[in-house]
Amino acid sequence: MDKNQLIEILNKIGVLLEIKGENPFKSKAYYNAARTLENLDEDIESLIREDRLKDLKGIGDALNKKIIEYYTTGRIEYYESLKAELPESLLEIMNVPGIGPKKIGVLYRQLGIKNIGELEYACIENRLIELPGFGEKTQKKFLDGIMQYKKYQGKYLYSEAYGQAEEILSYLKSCKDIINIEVAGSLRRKREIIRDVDILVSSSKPQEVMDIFLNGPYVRETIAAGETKSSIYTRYGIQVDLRVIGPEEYPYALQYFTGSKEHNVAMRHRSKEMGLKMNEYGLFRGEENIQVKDEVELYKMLGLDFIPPELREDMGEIEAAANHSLPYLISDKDIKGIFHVHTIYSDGKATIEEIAYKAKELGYEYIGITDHSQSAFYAGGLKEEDLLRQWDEIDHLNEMIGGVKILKGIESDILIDGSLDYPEELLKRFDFIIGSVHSNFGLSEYNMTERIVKALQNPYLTILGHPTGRLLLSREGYKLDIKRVIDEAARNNKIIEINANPYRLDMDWRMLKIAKEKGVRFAIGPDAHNIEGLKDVKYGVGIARKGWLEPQDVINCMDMEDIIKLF
DNA sequence: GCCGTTTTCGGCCCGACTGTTTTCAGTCG
Repeated sequence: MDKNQLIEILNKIGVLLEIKGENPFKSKAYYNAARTLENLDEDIESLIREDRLKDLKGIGDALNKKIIEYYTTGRIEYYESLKAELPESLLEIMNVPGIGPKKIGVLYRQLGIKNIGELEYACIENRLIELPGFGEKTQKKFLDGIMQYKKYQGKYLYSEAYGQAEEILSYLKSCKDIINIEVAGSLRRKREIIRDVDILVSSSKPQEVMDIFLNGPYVRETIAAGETKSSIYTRYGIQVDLRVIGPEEYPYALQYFTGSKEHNVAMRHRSKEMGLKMNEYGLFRGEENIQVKDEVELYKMLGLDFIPPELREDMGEIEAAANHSLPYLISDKDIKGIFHVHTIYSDGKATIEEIAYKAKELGYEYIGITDHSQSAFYAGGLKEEDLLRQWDEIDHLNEMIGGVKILKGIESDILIDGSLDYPEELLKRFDFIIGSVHSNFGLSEYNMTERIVKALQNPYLTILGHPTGRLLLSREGYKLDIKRVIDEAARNNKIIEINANPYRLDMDWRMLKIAKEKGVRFAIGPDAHNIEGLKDVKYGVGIARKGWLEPQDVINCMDMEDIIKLF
């Protein structure tokens, strides 16, 4: 059975119920059940077979029956009947900022609007303003929201949002009325996809700060302007929210605005059980605000170890913090060397020499050069004679440049039959080999999995490169039984790449913890095609942190001697 | 729809901002 599809259906039922105007707690129950399944470590099918589904928090009789129904028939009759009542296309309207389920319900019932296109047309035709609860401004807000959605789908890469945040932060820092300033929200949690930038400021003169923010050179349009919260669209299109609070409220607000929403809900639930109340202004026992000086103390007051922002996704971190079993997360300074760099030999822009000097400047002990292999003709893949030439150059540079060791690697295509791209005599001469899929993306899940499994059984493969092949916001990964790939990597003692290129961030952080528990180790690779690209390693470290990884899980943290031994 | 050492019924996290309202619903995070 397809667990992801089941989760999607449960979420869709939740939204449809909201649009219908049902008891909001009923829809919440569906969202909760979907989340529970999403964070499930165990195999859902065995839970069903052993009739243990009901033991899960948030799944009672009704949802248990519906999940079993999906397991046995592949569909849920309740969902089908909801879809017969309300068109599924209503769900896409939820993506437009500023429009929620209640308004969607009214639009459908009163005007028969079923999708974004019809809504846009109705706005242009001025048909919304007569509806109860609607007006001129609502209609304009919807139209703006639709434009925004159509242009950007409201989603940005972490690296893009990070760049915007940097620009605004450096502009605001000149303001003398600001005491503390920090990026919060999903950006602080280092999510791979960002919907908006949240900035938190403490100041005793909030209005001054707001004025400066709203008049910055980056502002294209103001969405909201209040006393403690304002929102804008930047010229680049991304939404930025600024919250200003008093200095004594800073730790509570920072925790609150960092999220995630789900983490905060769980935190407030915990505080409530302890007889406390939590919000962005404090932690209260009755009327008394319990004073803390930073987030560390705030978590401590709730009986928890400090939870790093990257882990705040309500995926077991609160339980781990309560029983002192949080991981000691990897950080940038643990990285001693990097793998996966392209040069002018294939499709890179920099010479090996330039890369080596840059790596040395960045403080790395070693750098793995991995150009494309011969089948990657579109990327100038290396023929045997090119390899020999490259190896000579590397030998020469290793003698010339001290302090950084250049490793002879290759990013070998994993061919359609699962084999690597050179004969054995050549394969055995590399220091290490990254194997990646670059062709025949359309294979069935079974065939693609077999292809990669075969590569993982190849004694010459060291690292499995960008395991799903996804390109964030533009291309889905190929169909793959990722659990099987993880098992096979563990069995053959193969390393899985965390591709740090901001367009990839592959393997996904949600799978890292699972793979780690199976004993898999990881290599962070910038997949750099120029000098600047070497700095992308930081994005990979962020993803490793989100995946609960510690220095011993990541081979980039080994020193050069140990790396040579490992390879 | 779920849940229970206050509970099997009556709760379910909390607050800011906007717009359409004359005191609040909807949306967002």
